[in-house]
Amino acid sequence: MSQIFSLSPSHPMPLYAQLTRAIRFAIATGRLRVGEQLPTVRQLAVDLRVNANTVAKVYAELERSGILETRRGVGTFVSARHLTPVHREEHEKHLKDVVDRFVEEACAMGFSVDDLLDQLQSRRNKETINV
Amino acid sequence: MSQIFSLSPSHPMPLYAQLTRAIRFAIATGRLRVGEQLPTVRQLAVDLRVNANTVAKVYAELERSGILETRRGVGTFVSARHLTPVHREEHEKHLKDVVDRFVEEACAMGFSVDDLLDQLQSRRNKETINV
DNA sequence: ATACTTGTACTAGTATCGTAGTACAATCCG
DNA sequence: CGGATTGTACTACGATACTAGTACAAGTAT
Repeated sequence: MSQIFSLSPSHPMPLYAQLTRAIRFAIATGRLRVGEQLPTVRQLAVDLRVNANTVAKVYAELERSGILETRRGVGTFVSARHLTPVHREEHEKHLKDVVDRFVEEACAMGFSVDDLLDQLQSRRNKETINV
Repeated sequence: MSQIFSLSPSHPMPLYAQLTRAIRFAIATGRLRVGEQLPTVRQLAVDLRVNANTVAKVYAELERSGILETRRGVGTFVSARHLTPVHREEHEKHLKDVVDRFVEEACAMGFSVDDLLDQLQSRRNKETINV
């Protein structure tokens, strides 16, 4: 029940962002499965020692992103939408955007796309991400 | 003399960040060469319609990064340090850091390193960055 | 030496962001 | 219907970030 996620208030990354990432990651790695219910806004808020609104904002944002579904009086659940083709398409677009920003930033630092590729390649061998 | 850089005050990216990126990029692409003098703090400030302090902060930061050198009463110049082995090493480390953040972010979105590689590969063919 | 040009330090104001507090609305369950 | 549980809307406070203003210090050149 407890210890689902963990936040670091001292970390420069804002709480809502930490939580968002944690939830996304939990879903991506299968620790939260489709249809599964997340803790209630208030419950998670006390667990994380955070205001309920902060949790609510995260849930709302993730619902807009289509990976959560919330029903008043019932709770918040992992949606199945993130497996549908349309969502896959959006997801691909997000990937493009992220890569865009990444490439731009790296080029501004004087790195070429090849440099990035090299770095990623060497990383690919070490960390095997299990999805 | 003028039209060296251009900033967008309306853009969400803060002015100092835009300028930093622009200078780094100009150096990386060779539009600013080693030893070349940059506009004075005040001159660039009026050109960009920005406070002199904003420019000064950028110059100072870039000096800490070792890619600029400033001499009081004289001006600010492109340093040669960014070609030395030690700086190359730091630069490599920065690349690692950037890639780290990138991979982390992407994984939190449920992408694998391979997805990133694919995207980058397809990009590599389109944009040829000339260094 | 003195005037001028350069970068720098300190301060302050403004906007934005992140979080919390409080009150409200929808749904469920008895 | 009525109480309990859920998510939501609105407001406000605190902190941080960004930029500007002003005064200062270090160097150059005449």
